[in-house]
Amino acid sequence: MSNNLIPAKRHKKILEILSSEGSVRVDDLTQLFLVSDMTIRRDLDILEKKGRLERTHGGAIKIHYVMGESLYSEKNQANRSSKEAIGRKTAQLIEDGETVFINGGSTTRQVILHLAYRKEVHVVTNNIAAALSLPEDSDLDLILVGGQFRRQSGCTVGDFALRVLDEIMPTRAVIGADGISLKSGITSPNPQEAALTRWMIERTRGQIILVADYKKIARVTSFFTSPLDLVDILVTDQIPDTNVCPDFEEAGIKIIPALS
Amino acid sequence: MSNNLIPAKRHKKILEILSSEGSVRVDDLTQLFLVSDMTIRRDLDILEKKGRLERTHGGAIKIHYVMGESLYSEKNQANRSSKEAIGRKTAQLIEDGETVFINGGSTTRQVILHLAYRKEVHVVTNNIAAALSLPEDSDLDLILVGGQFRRQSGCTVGDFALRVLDEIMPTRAVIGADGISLKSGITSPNPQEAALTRWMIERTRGQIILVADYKKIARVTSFFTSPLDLVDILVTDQIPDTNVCPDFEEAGIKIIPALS
DNA sequence: AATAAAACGAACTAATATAAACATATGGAG
DNA sequence: CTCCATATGTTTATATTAGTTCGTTTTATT
Repeated sequence: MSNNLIPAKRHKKILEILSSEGSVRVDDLTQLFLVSDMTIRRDLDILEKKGRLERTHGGAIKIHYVMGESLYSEKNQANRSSKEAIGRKTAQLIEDGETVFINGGSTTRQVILHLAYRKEVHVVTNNIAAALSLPEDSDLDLILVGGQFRRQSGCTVGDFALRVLDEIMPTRAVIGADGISLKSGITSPNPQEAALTRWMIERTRGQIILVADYKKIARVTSFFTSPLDLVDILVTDQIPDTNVCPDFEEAGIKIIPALS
Repeated sequence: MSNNLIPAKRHKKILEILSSEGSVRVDDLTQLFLVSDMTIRRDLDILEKKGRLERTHGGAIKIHYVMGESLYSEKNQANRSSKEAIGRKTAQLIEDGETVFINGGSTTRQVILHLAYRKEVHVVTNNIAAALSLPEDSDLDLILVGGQFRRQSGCTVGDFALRVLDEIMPTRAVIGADGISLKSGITSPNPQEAALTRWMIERTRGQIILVADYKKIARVTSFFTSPLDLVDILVTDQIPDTNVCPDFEEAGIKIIPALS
């Protein structure tokens, strides 16, 4: 057995194959590893006992275990591709060496996800959910803003959060909004999140980049966050109505479409 | 010592191979370094104690930490239920109205999970991974400590983190440790996490509750965190060796078994 | 439903890895 | 120089792992 793998490595490989293929067959594995079928069966039994897979006749299948993230991920299902596109586009706007404020929300989370492998970018955010969804090998320097945790939105809010922000001078801010309107400005469904977002916007010397899908435009939610004239760029998926676009540009906001 | 490499150098090389290959075999290493198999085994055991790899039959595999828990772990299944029991027991010790510091790690995460439905408990923690694994309808008031996010352990560290802690006066602290020893005190595999844990311990007026499964006892990892005499209670799964127990109690530490 | 082929699990054996105890060498510190 | 701690090698009993055989169960096919 000197030319073979140690059991642990074999187990690891089996799990890798399983995670990409969805299932494995005993037969295939005996040929891959050049070991007997009993060895593979024993391997699969061990992994099943650990809850890493589910044994079937002839092989095993991937186990689908849902984390306690269901609420957040359900919410994320909607508009996922729009948000993904907005996230990608916005991430491209950020240059190496920048320090950016990013607030909570599922759209900004996509921005953070697309910054995962940028070594020279510093992100300061209260978007806790985004932190945990980064890939393991992410290079991003991520500074989390502390504070009271709101499970509903996956971000922190409150006094403690604000304090840290005073000491950071970001080059830009990426702000996700729940409602955007020329008259009412940026609005949020939660007063505390509104307060933190406002704080971020006020402390940013550089550009304010607003990210929102078209459904958020011309919409007003409960809590005022900031007037629109502080915003420089709006990254969105599709330009909604004919006449909204010139209105925004009159207000000094450059609209960048993410789908093109 | 007629051989070329000093142990430290060998250890470094082993870790290099491990990080590129994902696993190492005792056999290969004996041939590479021209030392006996026992030497290699001892090397691997040392590195395992430091948390740099996981020992397996025939060699060792790389630890791949995801949110404080090793993903491909060969041994951890047993520990899961231990941690769960420790978490449950510790949560029972916390009374309504308390404000507790809790540090990072998968054991303390279990404590937080068991506090999920306690309306009158305030938890201040850098354990980001725990925040998102709370159930949606959790009643717990959870204040997250900001700072630089460490993906490997799922917690925050650094200067920003420390600042917030100064303003909170907790009634108790629940501290997870990676190594506990009468001589060396509490030790951690990461210097920054050690610093934050120390800060928490020093700022706590009330009891310090240490949580750790028996494997952590009489074990020393790389970075000193705190002496043991600040600790009041140790919650663990099983009392390890015959004579450790009286030693701890002489040191003024009450041992509470979680499995009973 | 009957049957053949494949997959399975238990039991046994052989090979290999491991831990513990003991022995030896090396290089300072006193 | 001796003594001590560290590092390594050796021996041996034990534990783990892998291959084989064989009777049984499951699956697929007619």
